[in-house]
Amino acid sequence: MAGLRKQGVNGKESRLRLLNAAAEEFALNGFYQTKISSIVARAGLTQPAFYLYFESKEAAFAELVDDFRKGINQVVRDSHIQPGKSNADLKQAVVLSLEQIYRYLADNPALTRIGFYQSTESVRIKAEVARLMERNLIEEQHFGYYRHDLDTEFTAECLLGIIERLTLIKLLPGREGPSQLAQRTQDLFFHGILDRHYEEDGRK
Amino acid sequence: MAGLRKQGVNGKESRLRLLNAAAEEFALNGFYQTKISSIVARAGLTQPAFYLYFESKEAAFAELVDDFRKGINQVVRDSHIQPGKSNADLKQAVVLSLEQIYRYLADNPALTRIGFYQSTESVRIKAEVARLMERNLIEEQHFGYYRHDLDTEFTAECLLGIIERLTLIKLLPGREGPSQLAQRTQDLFFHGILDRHYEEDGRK
Amino acid sequence: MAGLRKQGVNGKESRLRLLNAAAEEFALNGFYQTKISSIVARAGLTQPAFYLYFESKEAAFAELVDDFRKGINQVVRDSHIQPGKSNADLKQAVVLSLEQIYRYLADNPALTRIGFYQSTESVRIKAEVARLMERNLIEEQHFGYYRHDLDTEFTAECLLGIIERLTLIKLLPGREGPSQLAQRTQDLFFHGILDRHYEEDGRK
Amino acid sequence: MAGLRKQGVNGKESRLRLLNAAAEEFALNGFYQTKISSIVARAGLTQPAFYLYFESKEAAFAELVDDFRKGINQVVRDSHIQPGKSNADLKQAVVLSLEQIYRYLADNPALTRIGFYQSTESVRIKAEVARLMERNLIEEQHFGYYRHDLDTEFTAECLLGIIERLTLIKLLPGREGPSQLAQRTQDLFFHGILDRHYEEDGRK
DNA sequence: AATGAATGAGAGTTCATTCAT
DNA sequence: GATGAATGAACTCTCATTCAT
Repeated sequence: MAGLRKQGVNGKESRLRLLNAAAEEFALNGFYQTKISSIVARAGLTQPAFYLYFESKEAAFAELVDDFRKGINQVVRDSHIQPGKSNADLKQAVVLSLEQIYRYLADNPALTRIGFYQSTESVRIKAEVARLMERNLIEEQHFGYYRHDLDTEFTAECLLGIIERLTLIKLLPGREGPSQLAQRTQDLFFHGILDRHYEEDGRK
Repeated sequence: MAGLRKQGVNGKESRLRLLNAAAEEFALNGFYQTKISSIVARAGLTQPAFYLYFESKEAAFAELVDDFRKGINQVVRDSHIQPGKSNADLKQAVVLSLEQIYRYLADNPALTRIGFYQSTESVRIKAEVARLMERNLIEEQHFGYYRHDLDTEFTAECLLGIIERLTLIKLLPGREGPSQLAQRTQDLFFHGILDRHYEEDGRK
Repeated sequence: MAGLRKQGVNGKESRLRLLNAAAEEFALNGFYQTKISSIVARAGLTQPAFYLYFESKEAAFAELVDDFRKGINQVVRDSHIQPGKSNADLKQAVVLSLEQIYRYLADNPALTRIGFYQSTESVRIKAEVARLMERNLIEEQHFGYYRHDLDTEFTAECLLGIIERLTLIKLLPGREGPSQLAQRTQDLFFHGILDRHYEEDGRK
Repeated sequence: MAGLRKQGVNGKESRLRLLNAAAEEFALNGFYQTKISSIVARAGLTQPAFYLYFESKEAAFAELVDDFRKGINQVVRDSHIQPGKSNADLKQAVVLSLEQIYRYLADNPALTRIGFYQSTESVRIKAEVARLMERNLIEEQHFGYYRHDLDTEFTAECLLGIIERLTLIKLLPGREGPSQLAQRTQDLFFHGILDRHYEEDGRK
C-alpha cells in the first residue's frame, strides 16, 4: 500500500500544489463559488489534506491575497525614477517602470485576479498601491519632472484606475503585452502630466 | 393580533421595498453573503413574500444589474458633445457630460456598487459602456475636437478606468461630488487628448 | 366593478367548478403533486375561494374519494344476478353486470383514477368492492350458477384484480369500451368459474 | 465524545443501510411523505451522509424502482415453461413458475410496494411485465398448451391484474404464501386457459 | 503525510393556508 | 361571494470542516 501516495513526499510540495490550485480556482470562480473540493481535486489531494496545511478556506485565500499585496507593493515601490534625467530619458524610465508593474501582473495572473478583482481586500490593496504611486510622483515632482500644481493623490488614483482597467481587459486576456501597454499608458498619461508642453501651450 | 399583517396594501409597493432592500444588501455584502432573510427583514416582510415578487435570489440580483446597465448606458449615450464648439465651450461641455455620468452613479450608489463592482456582469456592462464612450469619442474626433491619431478604443478604456476608480474612492464615499470630479477628470484627461497643444509641442 | 366577478353568482356553482377542477388535477398528478394554485387556476378562481368551500386540500380530496366510493359501491351492489336464468341468459346477465361496472368507471375517469389508483383509501375502497362482489358471487352460487367448491372470497379478489388492471390500461385510455371489456372479462373468467360449462359447451 | 461517529467503516455498508432504510420508508409512506430525515434516522446517519451516496431523493427512489424492475423482469423472463409436458406436468410447471414470481415479490416486500404500488414508473414496469408474460404465453401456446383462440395480450394483462391484487392483499400482509397463491392462481386461471381440459376432465 | 467517511449548520425555496378588504 | 397580499412551517440540499485510521 505504501508508495501509492500521490506524491509530495514532503509536505512542502503538497502545500504548494494546494496553494496553486487554490489560486487558479479562486481566480477563476471567486471566493464563494470556489469549493474546497474543487481545489483539492485540482491538486490531486483530498479534503482533509487541505486542512493539514491551511486553517480554513479563508486563510488560504488570505494568504494568496497577501502574497499579491506584498508583490505588487514591492514592484511599485521599486518603480520610482532617479533624478537628473533628460526629457527623453524620463519618458523611457517611466515606460520601464510601468512595464515592470504590468509585467508583475502579467506574470501572476491568478494572484492579480484575486488581489485586484476578487478580494474584499482589493480596496485596501489598491489604496496602498495608490499611496506608493503617489509617493513616487511626489518625489519625481520634486525632481522637476512634472508640473508643480499637479494633485499627486488624484493623479495617482487615475493612473491606478487606468492600470487596473487595462490589466483586466488587455493584459490578462493576453491582448496586449506589458511593454506595449506601458508605452501607451505613458503616452496618454504623460501629456497631461508633463510640465513642459503645458508651458508652451500656455505660452501662446 | 389584528393588523399584524404588514402594510404594502399595494403589491407594487412591497415589490419596490423588496427591490430596494435587496439593492442595499447586495451593495453592502455582495451576492453570496446576502441572505434572503436579510433582504426581507430590511423590507419588513417574510421570506415567502420575496418569492411572490421574484423568481429567485439570482433573478432579483439580475434585475438590479439590468436596471443599472440600462441606466448607465442611457446616460453615457446621452453624454455626447455637439459639433461647432469653441475650445472653452468644448471643455465645459465635456465637464457637463462627465458630471452627468458621475451624477447618475452618485444618485444610484447601491446600483452602482452592484453593477460596477459586485456583479459578474460588470465585465460586460463596462465593455458596453466603453464601447458607447468610444462611439462618442469617435464622433467628437470627427468634429475636430481631438487629435487625429488618438486610439479611441484605448482612450475610452482609460477614461472608464479613471471613472471607475474615482467613483469607488471619491464619489461613493462622498469625498467628492460629481461636478468637482468631472472638472478634475476633464482637466487631467484633456491635456492628453486635445489636439492643439500637441501641434505646437510637436512643432518644436 | 360589480359584475366582473368570474361567474358562479351562486356559490354552488363555484364549489362545483372547484371540485371538478380538483378531480382533474388530482387524477392527473396525484395528491401531493397537485397544488391548490393549479386547482383554482383551472377553476378560474383564487386560492382563498377554495377555502370558502373546502376545509383543506385533504378534505376536497376525501370528498372526491368518497364520491367515488359511494358510486362504485352502488353500481357493484346493483350488479347482482337474478335467479332462474338459463345458461345463455346467465352469461348475458353477467356481461351486463360487468358492463355497468365498467361503464361507471369509464364515465367517471377522474374519480376512478383518484379512488382506485391515487388515494390511500383505495385499499379500503377495493376491499369494500371485493366484499360486495363476493356477496353477489355467494348469492349466485346459491342459485346454482357456479360450481360449489368455488372460494368466493378468492374469486372476488381475482375478478377485482382483472377489472382494476383492464380499467387502467384498456378502459381509461379509451382503447376498449365497457361492453367489449365486459364480454371479454366474462369470457375469460367464466370458463374457470362456471361449473362443467366447458364440458357441455365442448360437447356440442 | 470520542467514537460518536457512526459505524459503516465501509462506505458500501452505509450506502446499503441507507438504501434499505429508504426502501422501508418509501414502501411505508410513499415518495412524497418520506423525508430524508426519516431515512437517515432509520439508517443511523445524518442528512449529508445521504447525499454522499445518492444524488437526490428522486435518485434513491429511482434506484430502488429500477432494482425492482430488473428483478421482477428477470423472474418473469425465467418463468417460461418447457415444451413436451404432459397435462399434469404442465400444471405443476405453471404453479412453479407462478410460485417463483410470488416468491420474488414476497422476498422483496418493500421493493414490491415501491415498484408496483408507489412509483409512477409502476405503469411502465407492469407494462413490461405484461409483455414478458405474454411472450411466455405465446410460446406456450405454440407448444399446444393452451387453446388457439386465446388472446395472449388480454390474458397476460388479466393474469397480471390477478397477481397484482393477490400480492397486495394476500402475499404482502402474509396472509398466504407463494406456493399456496400459485396453486390457487393456477387453478382459477387455468380452467379458462387450458384447451378442452374441462371436457376431458369433466368427462371422466 | 494522507484519507475514507461523516457531520453541523444553514440557505434557498415551496406550499397550504389565512388576513383584511 | 371573492380576492390581493402575506405568512408559518417545512424540506431538500450544500459545503466547510473534522474524526478515526
